[in-house]
Amino acid sequence: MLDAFESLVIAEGARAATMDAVAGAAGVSKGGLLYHFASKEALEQALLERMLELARLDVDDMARHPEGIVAAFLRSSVMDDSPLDRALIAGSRLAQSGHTAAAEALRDVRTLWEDALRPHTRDETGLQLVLLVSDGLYFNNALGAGAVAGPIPEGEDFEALVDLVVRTAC
Amino acid sequence: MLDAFESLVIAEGARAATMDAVAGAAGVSKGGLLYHFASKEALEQALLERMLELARLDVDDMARHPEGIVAAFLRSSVMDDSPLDRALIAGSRLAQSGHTAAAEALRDVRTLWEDALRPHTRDETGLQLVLLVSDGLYFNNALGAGAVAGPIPEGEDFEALVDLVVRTAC
DNA sequence: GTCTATATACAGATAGAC
DNA sequence: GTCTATCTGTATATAGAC
Repeated sequence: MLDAFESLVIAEGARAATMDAVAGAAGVSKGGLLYHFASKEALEQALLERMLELARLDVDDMARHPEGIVAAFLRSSVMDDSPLDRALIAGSRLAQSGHTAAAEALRDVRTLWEDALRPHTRDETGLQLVLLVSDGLYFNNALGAGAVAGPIPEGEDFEALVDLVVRTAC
Repeated sequence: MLDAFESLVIAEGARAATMDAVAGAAGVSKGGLLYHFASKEALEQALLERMLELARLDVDDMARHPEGIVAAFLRSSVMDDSPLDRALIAGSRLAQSGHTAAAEALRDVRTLWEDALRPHTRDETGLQLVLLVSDGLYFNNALGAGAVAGPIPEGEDFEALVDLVVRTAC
């Protein structure tokens, strides 16, 4: 059910992810859905909690690869449909629909990244550069998910970009 | 009325910007609002058209300052409450609420910038770096508008970032 | 042009059968 | 636990007075 909600938010926006639509996508009735999630807010909160949990696991994982952590972080910023990527896209959709809790959760995730990357960048300016490029990649992915293909560099163009950022910031 | 709609979308999200709320904020009744904008979609479309027009004017203006155009572009990416900034924030909010037309309009704006900046960057990779940092700045501003203060560098930290990007990309 | 009143539709949530 | 049926609030849009 949570997955159905997330998929709907990603594919059609928070507006279209009604309880009815979520229930339909999950193959249950509205009543069945509301038995597990007492309200729509509970559903949203569950999504945000899972997002934070996945982000924590991801950061722990990154910390185990101290070499190339910045490059790995940037590569993970371009959506590859991983559970964390999907949760982040859905979370940012909710945030931009007016959900304060979602905006706060995203800030928490960003702080996790910030602290994990800081030891591996040259200085604070370099750290901000890395984070902002990552934000830009996510933003474009979030816009493009349901609509047109994103204008983000791919393949060797993308590798050149990662290289440039790493050389500049680390 | 259009300004009231834009302000509501920025301050409380697309969800809260109902026809009733817009009418109230603009100091008219719902009927009065619907006399000028026949439907909510018409209101949204008007906002997107104004956004594109402001963006075109902004790019024309940038073209007249060929020295430091990249730095000027980055500085303009951090929200200073200009009409264009406000339109872009509102537009991206609509886009993330599921409005395909809004997402497409934002892509058009990005293409305008891309073409204007290309002659002033070292290569395509540098161009993408500049655009992505700008996207990251906008994204964070868009998230923070109604909620917590953004973690974006300010003052001399921000100038150092602009400097770094310009030195790297131009 | 702007208002009030109202029609229509749909969202979230509840109640109770099975 | 899952269903159907229903309640309540609210959003968009229309009708018609002024």
